[in-house]
Amino acid sequence: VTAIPEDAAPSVLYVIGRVNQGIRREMRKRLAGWDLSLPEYTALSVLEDRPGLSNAQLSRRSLITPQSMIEVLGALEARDLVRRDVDPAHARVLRAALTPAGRELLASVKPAVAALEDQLLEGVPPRQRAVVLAALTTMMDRLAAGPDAR
Amino acid sequence: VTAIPEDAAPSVLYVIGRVNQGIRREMRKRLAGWDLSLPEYTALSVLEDRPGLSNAQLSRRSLITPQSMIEVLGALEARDLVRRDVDPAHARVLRAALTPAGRELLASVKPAVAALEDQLLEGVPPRQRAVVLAALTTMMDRLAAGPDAR
DNA sequence: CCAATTTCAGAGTAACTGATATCG
DNA sequence: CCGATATCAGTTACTCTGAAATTG
Repeated sequence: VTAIPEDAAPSVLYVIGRVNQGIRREMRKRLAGWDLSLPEYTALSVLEDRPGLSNAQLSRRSLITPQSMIEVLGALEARDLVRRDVDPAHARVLRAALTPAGRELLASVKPAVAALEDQLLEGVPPRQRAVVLAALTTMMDRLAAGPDAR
Repeated sequence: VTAIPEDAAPSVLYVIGRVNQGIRREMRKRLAGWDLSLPEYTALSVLEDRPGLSNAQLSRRSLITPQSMIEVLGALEARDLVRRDVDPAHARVLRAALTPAGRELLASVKPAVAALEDQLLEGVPPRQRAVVLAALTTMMDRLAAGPDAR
């Protein structure tokens, strides 16, 4: 079949931006009931998987500056959702971890987030989901390595 | 082989957020020389492909409020990068389109953006790129349709 | 002294909610 | 009068740059 001139395919950069915009909106609604901001929720999630990360490590992993991350971490600590202990090997480093309250709150919010993710992935064939995740992870690594050359 | 316990796979929601964060950072650097913000660049790109969109249409497509979009559009109009003409069929609607200056500016910036996209996609097998784009587009549509039910 | 970490302070970007006016 | 559009005004969310102190 000779194709009828289709709409030009939007760039990956563009689509990622739009999807992200939509996700943020939805997440904010879903997190509002628990008085959690999106960056706060994100930090909690990361700390659940990787307890003991320092502010510097967290910020690098999130591709934001340590100054931005410290604010998030500070808010979580103030609410006793996160505890930060001095690294035994380096007194300057504070290693963060969830408190029981943090774990509990995170557990109570997770279903709402999972529901959103399920809703978005509904339209994507299961076999392709792994491909998408792998591709995005590759892009993430490249963005982390690129400018810093750390 | 019995697998050694791997790191838990991060969620798609999470990875999209991180990638987007990195992209925004890079884009801002690359656009700074032309005194363009990321939302401004995005709007110019969309208008190149779809001339004649109104502010309301543009904002829906971008998953942001019309109030947010009007600011972007206003800035572009003030710099004479975008022109807005009254719809002949509806005096309330203003249809936007690039001016020659807007087209020229966009053309001069595009290579820098394309370079970033190429860099990010370098690590993704070409055959998988279409899958990623399709999946993300599906997610975008779902986000647009969901809450509005428009 | 240097590099990395933490953290305060001030800006800045980009989005939001609320409200008003106009058009068909 | 209603629904969609445009748009002004004020506010919030999140990140940034700059600078300073601390530690190994």
